[in-house]
Amino acid sequence: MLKNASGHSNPDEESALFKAMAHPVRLMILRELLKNPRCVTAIHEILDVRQPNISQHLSVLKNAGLVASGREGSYMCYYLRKPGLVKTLFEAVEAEWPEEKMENVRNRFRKALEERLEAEPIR
Amino acid sequence: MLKNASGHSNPDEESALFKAMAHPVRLMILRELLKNPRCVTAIHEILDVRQPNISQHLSVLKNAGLVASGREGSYMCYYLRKPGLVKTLFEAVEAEWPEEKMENVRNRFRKALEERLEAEPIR
DNA sequence: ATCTTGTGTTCGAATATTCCAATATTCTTA
DNA sequence: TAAGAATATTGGAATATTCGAACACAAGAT
Repeated sequence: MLKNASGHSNPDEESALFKAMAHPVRLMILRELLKNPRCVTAIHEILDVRQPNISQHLSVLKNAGLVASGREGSYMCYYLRKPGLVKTLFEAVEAEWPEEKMENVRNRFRKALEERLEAEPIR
Repeated sequence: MLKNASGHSNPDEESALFKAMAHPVRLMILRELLKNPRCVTAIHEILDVRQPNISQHLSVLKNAGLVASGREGSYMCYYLRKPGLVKTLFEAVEAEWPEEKMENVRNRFRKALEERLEAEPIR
């Protein structure tokens, strides 16, 4: 998942996922779905966003593989396909992270730079 | 951090972070910086992307608070401000996540729907 | 079959993003 | 201080995203 055939990370697929999360309304939808599966109208009323717009955002989330839906009576039930992923991403973003300082980076930078200059291929 | 004054999650700030990660080149830059702090030219050569474009993407990452930079001799040293955050996000995205099935969601949906219909305020 | 409610789609305008070419700017070194 | 290397900025074209309005479609109730 999110790796290409050769087992390496895939910037295109991954950026597609982040792009799907790159909108406040979509984040609010995902947060809501983290609590409960919801129908379009419920989301519409909870978020104070027009219904067609909610549908559009849900469509983006669905194309990104973040949500799925199934009809439930007269409602469309939207839910997270991978709640664990979404939960983890939110928690990561909410957490406090230690800040890296320039002083701590300096030596690693110089070393990496030297290595790169030695390795310098043709030029 | 990434919470507003009232301590709640902040969709606008959070989506800004995801937006910064919503581009394959920026993801590649972040992955590179996860290994080592780098100067612009090094990134430029490693990624085969034109230098002004690299600068532009770095600027986006900097505005999002994901990277910082400091001059080191004649080079600009770019590094991750919160390596832990970036690492965690990549790991989350690369991991295998259990898929939620419609059957598992159905009952929760119905219950949530009933609650919502009862709570129905004015209308 | 019609009406109502819930949902999805389409079109177009406004805005934002992305990238390149060209040009600036900033250091370092001669 | 002039040259050169490293990096940043700007302007503009191409493309993508966003959102509302209007409309289309689907299912259940009457």
